[in-house]
Amino acid sequence: MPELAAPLVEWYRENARDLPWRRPGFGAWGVLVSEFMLQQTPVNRVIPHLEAWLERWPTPADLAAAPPADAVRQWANLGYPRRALWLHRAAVEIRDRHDGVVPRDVDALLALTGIGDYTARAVAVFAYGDRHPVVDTNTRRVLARAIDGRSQPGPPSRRDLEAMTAILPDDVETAAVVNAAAMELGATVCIARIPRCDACPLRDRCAWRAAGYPDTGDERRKQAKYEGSDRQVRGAVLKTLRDAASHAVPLLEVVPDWPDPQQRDRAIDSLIADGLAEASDGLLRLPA
DNA sequence: TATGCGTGGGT
DNA sequence: TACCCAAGCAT
Repeated sequence: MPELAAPLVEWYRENARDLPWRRPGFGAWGVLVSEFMLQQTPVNRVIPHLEAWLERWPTPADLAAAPPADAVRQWANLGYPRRALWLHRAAVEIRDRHDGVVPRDVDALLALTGIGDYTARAVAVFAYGDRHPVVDTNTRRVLARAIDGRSQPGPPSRRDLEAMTAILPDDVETAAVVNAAAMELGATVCIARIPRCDACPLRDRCAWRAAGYPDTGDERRKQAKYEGSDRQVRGAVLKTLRDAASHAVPLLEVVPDWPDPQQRDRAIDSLIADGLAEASDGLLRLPA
């Protein structure tokens, strides 16, 4: 296997974006919040919301003391609002189980609501500087191309962690940079649609490039159509609740003109089941 | 392992 | 215009 770490590190030193969570002393809580927001939401949309969030809730205990409704409202239009609920639960867990301090141990992080393989290691590495493989969708694409000679990565797998571990240097600080560099390269150069191989530090050792850019197919599942979907109704219902000045909306006034009333009612039920809404006395509201 | 889960910008 | 895509997670 070609040596990938050295060119990645050199490239990252020159080309890393200046992002808020990379500032020295940003703090583990800030990193954790940023990672929650970055789960499936682009960087540029996250930044303003992250800053507002941390200004309002500078510590896990501050968020834990607020009602979940405030978290869901502050989440605004970032998407996947369950993440707001999960982040709030994680804050409560951090307060109750870790004395209000974001844990450093990967297994302790994994035990928090809303934190999986990626986020746990991202916090341990980027907030605390420990040595673990951090693998996100960008890294998986970079490794799939550079090492496996494929155009796109397959579905996420635990093998991804092993593949990243294989290129991680022993030095702790350099290992963190390699993790960040692989993600950054995938986010800005080795992008999904039209990669900018002329700007890639791995171009001379990339298996995919060497093989002539074969289209190996895309094993990832396609996103379901959004128009007319349950997700779209859920989003409309939740937006109504977020925007309600009175913090409660008569059920009859919740997305009243949706073309499929039964679908809308199912969506309301599912939001209640998820803990994102509460119903009483014919009113719907965010969770207190 | 496969599926459901928001929202908006890019092409 | 219709896709495609985005630092995943829980079930």
